[in-house]
Amino acid sequence: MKVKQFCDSILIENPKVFSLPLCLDCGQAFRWEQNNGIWHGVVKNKVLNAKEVDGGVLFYTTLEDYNSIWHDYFDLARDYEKTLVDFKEDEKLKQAINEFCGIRILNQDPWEALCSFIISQNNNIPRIKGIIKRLCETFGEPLGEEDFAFPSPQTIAKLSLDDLAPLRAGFRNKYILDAAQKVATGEVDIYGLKNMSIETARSELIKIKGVGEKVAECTLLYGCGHINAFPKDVWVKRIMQEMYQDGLPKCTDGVKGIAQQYLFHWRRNSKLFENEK
DNA sequence: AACCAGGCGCATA
DNA sequence: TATGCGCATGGT
Repeated sequence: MKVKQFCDSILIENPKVFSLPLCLDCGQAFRWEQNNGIWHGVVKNKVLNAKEVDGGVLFYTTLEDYNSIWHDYFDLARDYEKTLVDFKEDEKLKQAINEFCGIRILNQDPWEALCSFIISQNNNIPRIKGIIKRLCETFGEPLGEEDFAFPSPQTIAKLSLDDLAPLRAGFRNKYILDAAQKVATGEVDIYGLKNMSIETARSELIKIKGVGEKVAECTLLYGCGHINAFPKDVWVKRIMQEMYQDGLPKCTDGVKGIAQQYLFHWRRNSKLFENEK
């Protein structure tokens, strides 16, 4: 991945597998917004503006922040080109990749991923985004302008159900509180999950009320670097039933999370399935 | 106006 | 182990 530094920005030169809209609006992160081609978002206490230009992807940031945050966040050290070549042995994955090449798995903050996917349960994406936006605006640290950090587990842990009511998250409020409390006390070592086996990390996460198999897998995949985690929501279950009755093909071994994201996005957005809505 | 949404906890068998 | 139901809210 070649990088060029300018006075106010960093250019990722002609990446083969990196699309901002696909990465930032494929249902893995909920806080990015696009205006006039500029993608705007907040990660850890840093704001980023980025856009696609002739010659690559431009990040308006310093080399220092690129190296310490954005390179990792966008998973730029991983060779997706090679993985996708392997995936194309499978006819269905090949179609998904041909239509939506450019998705990468984001390395989000584990607490934000946990909290976001607790909110996601039995919910739809537009409403998930709204709840998370209100959560950040109400309880997150202001970062100037219109930006807010994602509120820390310590901050949420001090709140009551009544405090959370304005989020309009419904029955999920009690789950958000339980998660914040278990993380804040250290009962669940959220920042340690990255270095645990995926099995151990799963068993840690499901100690939290409102965290079952699906939310745990999402947290592991999007927040803990466990690239083989495989969340099965209604769309992925649909695909598995329709196309993979005998399980995923061997070419996805070790990186099932990437396969999951391509299949999920394909099944939801491809014209091939539009008659099924 | 129903049906559904990136599910989960709980009761029951 | 395996179903089935209720849950808060609002998008489509």
